[in-house]
Amino acid sequence: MKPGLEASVPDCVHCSKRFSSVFCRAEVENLRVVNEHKVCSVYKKGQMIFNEGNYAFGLFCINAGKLKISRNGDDGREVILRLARPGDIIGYKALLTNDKYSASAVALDDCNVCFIPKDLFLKILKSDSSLSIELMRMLSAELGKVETKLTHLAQKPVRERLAETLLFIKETYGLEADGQTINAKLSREEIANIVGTATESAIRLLSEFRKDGIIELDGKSIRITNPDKLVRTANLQD
Amino acid sequence: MKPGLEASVPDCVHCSKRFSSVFCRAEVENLRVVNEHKVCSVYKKGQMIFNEGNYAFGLFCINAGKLKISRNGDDGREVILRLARPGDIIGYKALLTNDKYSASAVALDDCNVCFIPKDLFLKILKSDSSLSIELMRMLSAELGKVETKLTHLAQKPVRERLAETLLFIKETYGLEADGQTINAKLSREEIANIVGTATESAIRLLSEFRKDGIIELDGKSIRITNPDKLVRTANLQD
DNA sequence: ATACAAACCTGATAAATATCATATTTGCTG
DNA sequence: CAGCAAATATGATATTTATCAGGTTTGTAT
Repeated sequence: MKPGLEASVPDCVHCSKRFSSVFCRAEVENLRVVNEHKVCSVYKKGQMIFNEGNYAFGLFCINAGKLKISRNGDDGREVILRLARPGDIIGYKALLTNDKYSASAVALDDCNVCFIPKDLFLKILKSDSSLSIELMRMLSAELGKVETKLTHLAQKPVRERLAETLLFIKETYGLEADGQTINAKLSREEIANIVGTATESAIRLLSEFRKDGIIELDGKSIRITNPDKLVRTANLQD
Repeated sequence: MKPGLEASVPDCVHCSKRFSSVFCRAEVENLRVVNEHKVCSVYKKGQMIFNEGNYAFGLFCINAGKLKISRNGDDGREVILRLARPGDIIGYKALLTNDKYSASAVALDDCNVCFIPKDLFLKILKSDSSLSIELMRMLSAELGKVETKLTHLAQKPVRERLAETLLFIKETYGLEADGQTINAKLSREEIANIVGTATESAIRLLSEFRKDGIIELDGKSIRITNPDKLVRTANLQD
């Protein structure tokens, strides 16, 4: 695990992401302690924050940037389990179960990530019931999302899952100033690895979506020109 | 939600599943309070403990029996997300997120299930950090399992997933006295709904496993006659 | 015991998707 | 800006898996 350069970020109490993070209800005194002991780093696009199989020494909290949490399947092919954004914490699972990381975290663009040492975080967690409850809420929500993904992977065709994935990326990272372009640059392979399909299938279906007037493609930029049709294509019931 | 008959079960402090449950480190005083307020019921095979879409009024803790947690996909086909056994709690996700149930729980055989009212459980959870930490650990472990399932569903062929599923059912419910027969009676359709495949495919592959000398089939009984070969067929790396 | 529905099984076929092969384009690096 | 590797694109084909159709068995209620 090669840490990036040190970064200057506002202290935790005044962090712009505080109230949209798992720390939203944590005691202020605890945030002050976290602030004193946290170490923030810059990770360049493509850099690894933590790696599948390594031990967890602490919790990461994203201050800026986008990153993916992914796992390598037995045959070496990647599955992207989660996309994370500022305010999100990552690496909590290995921390809580005391296992090695079961997935890796890689920066999708330049990131500021704060590191909170394991012992400190666990100590605070034990004493701060508001933080605990919030973390449980987050874990439960996360579990719900993965279960929904599992259900769709088991039952829905690739076409619907790709449409759903585009909506998911849009929900996670939002749109650019034009109000149409998804604010994230992912390779076709990465998109395929979220959908759970072959790269060629993802490429082919994106072309179809383009021909159907649902999206426009320009390199890695995806403009959603017909959002309603995209939602209908995703065929979401729940 | 139609509750079953009232059941007589030992009190929580002396419950045989106490130390293999999420309550293993909970304060004894809290267990006493839970015990006073819990309501235990008998559910017959096939009965529903809670139903997708309903509100959660409390937590269920399994005292005896087996049950499945499943979700209905958009087309009505079932996906089995989890198999639960004595000592397990169910319905915690909806309780913590304040959402409706996103899945249903159905008894696979006759069950004793204890009900702990929502407010009581949440109150205890806030005050008992050992219980909180243990619940977070459980949620994290559950999340890890679902992520592994997701990875395999995305990347492994049905044959391998079926073999893995048989091993999973064995791990969950153990073997009968003969040391070979899986101690659970699931329909072929239910097995298929764990694997994430069509019922016919599951049936066909079970027949193949039988021809290959891996298992013997007798109605819903499955005897694992060649465990090593089953493990190899599952092709598990992690 | 008989009747009947549900579950199970098997074969034939169709559909979905992956894989392979091969251009073409893009983005980078010297 | 030339050269090159990586990413993207698309067609052809193979493979996997689902679906459909028709049997057989099993379990259960009368």
